[in-house]
Amino acid sequence: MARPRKFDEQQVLDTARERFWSGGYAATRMEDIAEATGLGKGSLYGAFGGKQELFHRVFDDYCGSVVDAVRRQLRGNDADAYARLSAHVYAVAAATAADTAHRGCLLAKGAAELAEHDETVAKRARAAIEALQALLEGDIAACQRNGDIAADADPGKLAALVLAVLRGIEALGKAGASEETLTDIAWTALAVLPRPAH
Amino acid sequence: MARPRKFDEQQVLDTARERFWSGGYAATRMEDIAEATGLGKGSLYGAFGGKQELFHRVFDDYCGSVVDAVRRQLRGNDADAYARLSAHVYAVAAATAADTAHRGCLLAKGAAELAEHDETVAKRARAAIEALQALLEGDIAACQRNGDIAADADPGKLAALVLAVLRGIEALGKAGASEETLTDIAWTALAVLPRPAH
DNA sequence: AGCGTTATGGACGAACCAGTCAAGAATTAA
DNA sequence: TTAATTCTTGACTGGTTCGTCCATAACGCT
Repeated sequence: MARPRKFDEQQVLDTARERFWSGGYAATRMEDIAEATGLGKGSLYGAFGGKQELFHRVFDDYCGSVVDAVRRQLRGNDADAYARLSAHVYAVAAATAADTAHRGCLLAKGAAELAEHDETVAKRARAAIEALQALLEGDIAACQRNGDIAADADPGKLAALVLAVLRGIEALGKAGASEETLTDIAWTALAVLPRPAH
Repeated sequence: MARPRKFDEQQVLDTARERFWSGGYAATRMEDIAEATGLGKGSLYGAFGGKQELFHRVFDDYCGSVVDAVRRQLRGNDADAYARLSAHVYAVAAATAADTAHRGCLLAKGAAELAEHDETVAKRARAAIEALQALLEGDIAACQRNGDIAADADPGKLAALVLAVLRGIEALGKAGASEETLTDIAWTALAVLPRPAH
């Protein structure tokens, strides 16, 4: 009944994510995104409303995909829970070190730039962080059931600590820490987790 | 021999720091700073060159003051080294929780926004991080000499871990974590540091 | 006091950018 | 084929912002 869209919405969101991620919110121009996607500005505004709304979509999308990725990495049976946790911590360190552009994580970058003045971004970031902590807590509890982590430790508190270490690894990576430093942090963090009294 | 300045340079830098800290680099206008300091734009440009140079001055200043503050907090004899470390970690958690505006740390915020595209900022951030790690390492080594931390642990690696936790606390605070969560992280981080075999 | 030098402050210029709009294009229903 | 509807394109607008310029002010030296 009407002219169909020529572009794929998700693809535009992905391209916009790249731009916002590289340049930050304020420094990215709508025209950059229009050029990068091949769309005219009218289509962009017609489909997404405006710069702020587009960023909200991108940010929401990104947070969801990060949480989903971690959920996949940490899902499994109790026997492998510690291996999954360990692999995840090392993976974050490796990914951060591999990010030579030091873009860090859009979740952190977006929150740093906008959370103070944009309640929507702040809420979404908070929700994502809470989801990540819950995932870590679930895996740590599984480690405890399997005897890999001391049963008398509070899994919630350990999860919060691990989450802080992971976010810290990203922050240090953005500040230019070496890959060796980052993997050392990952190794040390895993090493200090309380083991069951053998 | 010539007309003297009517303003105090350091005071202008402090005011500019406030502005950049609240709004970020891109979102802060030179005119904001001019109004906030009472200076005309001509004086501002005459004294500091331009927006980027002004930010570099502010950022350099801020990094220096952060490192100095930590240096003061961690300086002392071996007997109190653990108390100082503990107080420092709790202080960061408390300060982050008290920062209800979620501005976080200008070091992190500036690095997040600009490090990727501004080598000067990236270098300064790296230097500050390294200085912080060295300070922590010195204090942890003192703890070891005093028997508060296991002597066989690598003080450099523990320092890197603590630094990651501290940066992580700030990142989580910016994302909206509660004061309880942050102090829990501080407590847990101190609790998992390896103690000497009694 | 007169002069050279530097600071001041606000008006101005030029570029930039978010968002709008109107004319035309593509599609389906009838 | 025609009408109705939605999409596309890119020029345009209005506001904003960095940085400059210049007439004037304040100071020290001679």
